[in-house]
Amino acid sequence: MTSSNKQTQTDKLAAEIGDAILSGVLTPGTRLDEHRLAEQYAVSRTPVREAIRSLAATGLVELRPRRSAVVAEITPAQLEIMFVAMGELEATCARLSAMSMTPIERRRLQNQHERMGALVESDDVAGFIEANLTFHGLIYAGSHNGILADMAVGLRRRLGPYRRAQFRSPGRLPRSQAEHDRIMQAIVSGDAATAHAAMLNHVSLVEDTFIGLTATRAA
Amino acid sequence: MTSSNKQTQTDKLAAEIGDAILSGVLTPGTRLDEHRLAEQYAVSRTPVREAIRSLAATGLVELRPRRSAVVAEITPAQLEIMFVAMGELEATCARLSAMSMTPIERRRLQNQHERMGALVESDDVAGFIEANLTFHGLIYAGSHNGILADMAVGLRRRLGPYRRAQFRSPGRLPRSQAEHDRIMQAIVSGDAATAHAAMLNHVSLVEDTFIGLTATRAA
DNA sequence: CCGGGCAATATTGCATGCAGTTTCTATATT
DNA sequence: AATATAGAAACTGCATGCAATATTGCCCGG
Repeated sequence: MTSSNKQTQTDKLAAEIGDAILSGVLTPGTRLDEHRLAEQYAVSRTPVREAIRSLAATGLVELRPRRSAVVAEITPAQLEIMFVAMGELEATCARLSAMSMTPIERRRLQNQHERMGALVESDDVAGFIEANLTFHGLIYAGSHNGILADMAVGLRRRLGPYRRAQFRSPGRLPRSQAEHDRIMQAIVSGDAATAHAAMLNHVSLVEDTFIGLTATRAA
Repeated sequence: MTSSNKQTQTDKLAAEIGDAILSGVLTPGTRLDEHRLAEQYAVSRTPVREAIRSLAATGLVELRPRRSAVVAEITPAQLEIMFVAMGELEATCARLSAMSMTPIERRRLQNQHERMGALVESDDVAGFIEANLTFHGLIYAGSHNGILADMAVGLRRRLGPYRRAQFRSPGRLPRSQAEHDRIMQAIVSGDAATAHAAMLNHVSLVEDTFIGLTATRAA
């Protein structure tokens, strides 16, 4: 009883096509030909159509009646807006976390932060990146608000391809760790306003990195 | 060339079924039988299926593989979370508005607020409710962030059925107007932190009204 | 009288086919 | 040579049909 057999073809297709878009296999502007996709995944057009419609709801593809669906284009302006939105959502989650995390959750966040300190010492970039996801994930969860957390997770996922290089610049790891320290301290001590401000500051700096990235890509 | 003919059946169905859910015609827990819906709207099952999948992505219906889709249940806990999320989004939009509204937008917000003052004087509840939507809409738009604005609009739409009675309690109109005044002043003067706090306070009070409402419904 | 198992029914998931529209191409005209 | 136009090919939107799975009702045993 494989787990992949439990969900429908449509769901599997939506996941696969979505991953293909997020991983860059399907680039923005690419037409999603139903026939071609059906043939490619060895199914009929029906589940392909339904999968495309699901993806359209998430904003990954654009649906134009009577014309082919296309992979959604992201303009630099749109990217900017998405980064701002994500920053605000992260900050909001940090604020709520400061107010409503349980003692266990606060402890867990603190532990995670300390663990990341060791990764900074050993300059383990890959390990830090993964631990960083966990750190931010703990804050999403700590908000105790699934809706805001889902929004943040969705945006982070969507922005993933544009954030790849963010920890490669020298000195970024210790700086991130210092910013995390402020955030973590504020959350653990229940200081909502500081948690909000510190997180906003943190993600704004990340955003700066992204702007450099897009400039590179646009050149 | 009727405008209704331009969009596909699927889109029309998604809109109609969505409205049916939001307006309470289809109550939470109702099974969405594809045959029945197809017959009811005089189309085949295919567009119905696609419409349901669209609605599932918006959270209006819950999709369970191999079982009927059902209108999503909203538990009181879920409602609470949605109201909190919406409050945070509103407050964030107010914050961003204070930072990035154009002079014209600030002026427009001020005008709208003053217009609402007259409605309070004449105790025009219906007029105030509509103007209130515009007021908040101006703040969404003023954030200059379509993503956050869309999230806020979507949540407001979703919560609509649970907010109906909020302005009926005596003295609510003048109180709302006073709260709006603080928000408007902060935004116009560019005081982001105060705008955030004032909006959060404002919507929290609205939430209080909602809690009374659910208590009534639950009894 | 009540609960479990089995058959009948109903319903979903997917494939396929057809009609209408869009898009591409090639030809003709300026 | 460039553009407009007509025809053809391709693609989407929708309907229908079939197989697989869930649900319901019924019968039997305890």
